[in-house]
Amino acid sequence: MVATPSKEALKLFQDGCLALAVLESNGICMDVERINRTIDEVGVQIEDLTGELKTDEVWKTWKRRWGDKSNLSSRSQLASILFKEMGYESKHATKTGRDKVDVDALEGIDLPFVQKWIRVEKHKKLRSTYLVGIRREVCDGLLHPSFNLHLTRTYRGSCDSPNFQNIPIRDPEIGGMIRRCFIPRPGRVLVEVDYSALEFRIASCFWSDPAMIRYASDSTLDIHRDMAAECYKMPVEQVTKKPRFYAKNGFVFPELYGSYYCNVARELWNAIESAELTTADGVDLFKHLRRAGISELGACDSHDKPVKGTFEHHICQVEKRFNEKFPTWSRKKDEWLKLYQKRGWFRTMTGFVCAGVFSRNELYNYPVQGPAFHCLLWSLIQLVKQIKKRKMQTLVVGQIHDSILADVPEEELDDYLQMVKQIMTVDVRDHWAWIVAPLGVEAEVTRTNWFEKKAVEIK
DNA sequence: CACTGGAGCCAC
DNA sequence: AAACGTGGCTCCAGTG
Repeated sequence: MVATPSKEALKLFQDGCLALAVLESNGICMDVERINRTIDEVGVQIEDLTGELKTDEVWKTWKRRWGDKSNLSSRSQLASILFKEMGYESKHATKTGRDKVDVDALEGIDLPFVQKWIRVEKHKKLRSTYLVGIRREVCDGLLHPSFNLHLTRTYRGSCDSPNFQNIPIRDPEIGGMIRRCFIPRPGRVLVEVDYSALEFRIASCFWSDPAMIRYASDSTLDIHRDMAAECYKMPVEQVTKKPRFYAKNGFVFPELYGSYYCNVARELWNAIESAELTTADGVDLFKHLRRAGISELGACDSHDKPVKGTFEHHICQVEKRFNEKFPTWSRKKDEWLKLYQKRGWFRTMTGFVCAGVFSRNELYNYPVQGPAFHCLLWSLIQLVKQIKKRKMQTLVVGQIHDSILADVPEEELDDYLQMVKQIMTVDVRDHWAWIVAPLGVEAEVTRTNWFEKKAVEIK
């Protein structure tokens, strides 16, 4: 017997298609003048930096080696110059055995040429993928990305032409240049409402681990903060934003999705240097760890047992405690795997069937990632429906996995915020009994452009 | 010239 | 034994 998706699952995607079609048709208002201006400005920056690179000694070596075929954008050529001609040591290989030439590999090379090369490449990416790529899709000042529901293995959504779901934000210089081009329509504001910690909360529901649910429910508890404290051996009060960020993305999520101490330890260790992590009192975390008796990373090789006194050994212990902290999760991981191995398929809490060959890690990720998005999609459907019913002028214009972007008339702002919060945190829980953890949202508003959005309270 | 896969980088 | 997931876009390098 072939398992089939539930009626509810099918309906969610049917209604979802219609709601997303409304978003696509509405479109996002763009500052085309600014896009054009920025394309020129970044173009000049790229030319200037390229000119500087071409006066560098390294470029002479490059020309000697590659002659007329010399191409500053070629990573394989750069690799040949650095690792063959200049004798730098290549520490990482790609899966096809070539020398890695990514930011991670290049950051260790202390050459002005290389650091400038990284900067040029970042700007080229910004210009071609985002500025030029987005301008190509703008029609009468509006951008109409395609929001898909038929392409992912997890029953998440995706987006293309352009992909509105990966606009830079982490690097403020790059993010600012592109996000300032997204603007509200005249007399309106852009409103972005996103779920707080949605994936962790949905994970707690899926595994029904009481301790995990407690973390997801009590706003005074913070798993990322607590794990930062453990990983970097500091008191909770000494954990600031940055170490918390790296604990979240370098420990908690990787561990939840099947990574382990070898990789995790390396990641957390490297973050100390690259992000210049400190305690709240400003003590460098290497120094801090040394005081606590840890002065080296360790081999981080799966064949060797971690050596006592190393960071790797410490993280191995933290991992053990993490598993003990969430005993139900630890137990159910195995049961979930066994069930799949027996049947060859599984069903998400939202009624979708995942059938096929899955790795262990995919098995941990899919049942969380899909349903988390389905909370957003269900909310989006209700939102679009209610806006129409109430004859509001608000236009929902975008969706980014756990957030909704809308173009709202100033006079509808308060109503809109109330409505969206009610749907996303209350109504969705009435609809799905499996959501046993509370949900929360955060809202940001801007009257100028998407980069300038500021947090607002929802009363 | 069209097409493909790899590598890399952007987001959640 | 093995080792975090999902996407889209661009460029290069190689193929026919």
